[in-house]
Amino acid sequence: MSRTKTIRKKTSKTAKMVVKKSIKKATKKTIRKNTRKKAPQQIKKEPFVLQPLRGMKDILPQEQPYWEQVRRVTEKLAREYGFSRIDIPIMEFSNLFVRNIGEGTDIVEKEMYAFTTKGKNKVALRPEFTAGICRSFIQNGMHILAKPVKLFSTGPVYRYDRPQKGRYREHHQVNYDVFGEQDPILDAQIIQIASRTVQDLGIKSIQIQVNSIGCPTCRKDYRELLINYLESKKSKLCQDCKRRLKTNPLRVLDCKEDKCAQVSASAPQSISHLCEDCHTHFKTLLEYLDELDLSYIINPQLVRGLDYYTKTVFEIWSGSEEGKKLSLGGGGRYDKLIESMGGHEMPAIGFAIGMERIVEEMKRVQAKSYSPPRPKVFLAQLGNLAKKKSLKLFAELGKNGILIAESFGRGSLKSQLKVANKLKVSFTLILGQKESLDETVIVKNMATGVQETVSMNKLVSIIKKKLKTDNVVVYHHNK
RNA sequence: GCGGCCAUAGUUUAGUGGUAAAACACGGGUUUGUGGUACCUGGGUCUCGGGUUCGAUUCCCGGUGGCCGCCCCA
Repeated sequence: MSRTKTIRKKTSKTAKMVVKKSIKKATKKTIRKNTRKKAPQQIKKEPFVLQPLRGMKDILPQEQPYWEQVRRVTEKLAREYGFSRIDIPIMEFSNLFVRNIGEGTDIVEKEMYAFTTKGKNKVALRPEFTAGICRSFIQNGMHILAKPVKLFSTGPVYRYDRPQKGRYREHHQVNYDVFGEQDPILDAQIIQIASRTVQDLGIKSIQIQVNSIGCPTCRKDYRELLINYLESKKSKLCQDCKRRLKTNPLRVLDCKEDKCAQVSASAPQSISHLCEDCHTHFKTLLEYLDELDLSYIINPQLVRGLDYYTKTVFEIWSGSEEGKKLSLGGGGRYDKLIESMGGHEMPAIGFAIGMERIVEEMKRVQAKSYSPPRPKVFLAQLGNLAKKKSLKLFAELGKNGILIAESFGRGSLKSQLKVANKLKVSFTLILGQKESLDETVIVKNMATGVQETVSMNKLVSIIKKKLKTDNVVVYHHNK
């Protein structure tokens, strides 16, 4: 739902209303217009709009259980596979992305969230993690670390695109990268973590798509072959693809237009034109995947939108048939990127998962989420003396590991019990004038309604015991 | 970046060229220190700006945002 509200100072609002009333009384149009023209200038004190920037949204407390679950599962798996966390800035010089993701790519061409700073620097919000991580890798001399170097990150990334469901200008990714190993066993392991991550989050039915786009050498040969083929069918391609033919011919294979799909169906496939090395690499990867019992399909059309990939590329799709098809994550090998950025020769492979899409899918399949423990005890206070003492008591119970809720701002016991009921606590502690003076507290069992008065210094141990033994199944007042 | 649909209370929705309604949610209350139900009661000025009009939430134009398709991607 869209929500737009403009906030002005209260006085301004009143001023506007006064103006409006005077308008009503005015009989001559000219007078009205003059009044109106001046009025906005008086009240127009930089109204701000009560809505997030396009394509950005809040992740509210009620959805946090899903996000928390994603954080926990991904973190656990990352540790299990030996990844260390790295956090990098969300902004970099634009050129880092332009040069390394590729000038011809859509991400750079039209989706960069870029601007110029006060210091006249051209910067961009990161559209993905890998470029920044490689920058950091080189800058901090991580090539001397024992290989493989495994790094993972989570955080927001940005694409200046037209938003739709499952597609935001600000979205979050979990990102894994492995440096220093060219053996295809790493490719298999990365695909394994990727699919385990998704499945451990409760999304059981997934499809893994793999392809190999070769190394710069064989890709060059293949590229020529493909261009020749596409040139011969040029008349059957859509406008965009005619353009792509010059800028990024591989992308033609990805086009969803019917006529282009027909052309690319019989186009030469990159996997049949790999050099010896790339061919073996891909074949070995598939063997590892078979060994892992990971079911996959080879999608010769899968090329991905970033220039730095070599050899293996893959994506993970949810298996669901209905609804819009969106990939949950993807990645690939980029053996030449570090070197091309000025680092040492350093093969690498990585992948990213889109958190919003994962959460969306988790909701759809009603996957498990994680909610933090809720308070089981409510502290109600009555009267000034009790109110003063309640703050200390609250902290005292908290220190002893008893999660406690309150609504100190409320005066009446009735309204406080209402809140306690709504929070479904097991016990309510009632601290009134009398109890404050006697150094006691009333402990009320919310399920039975039974109350007992206990002395303040025994309260902690009594509550602890009750929470443990009673193991309360609460029947609260509601129907 | 292109095309289409949409915007009313916290939420989901009615409705009208003469300043708005329901359900649920929320706050307060139905006398003295006790939860539920019931009953009473409060809150929006109709996304923002401009135009047409005696008068616009309603009609027109523009902005902003959402959704859908394309492009592309997570």
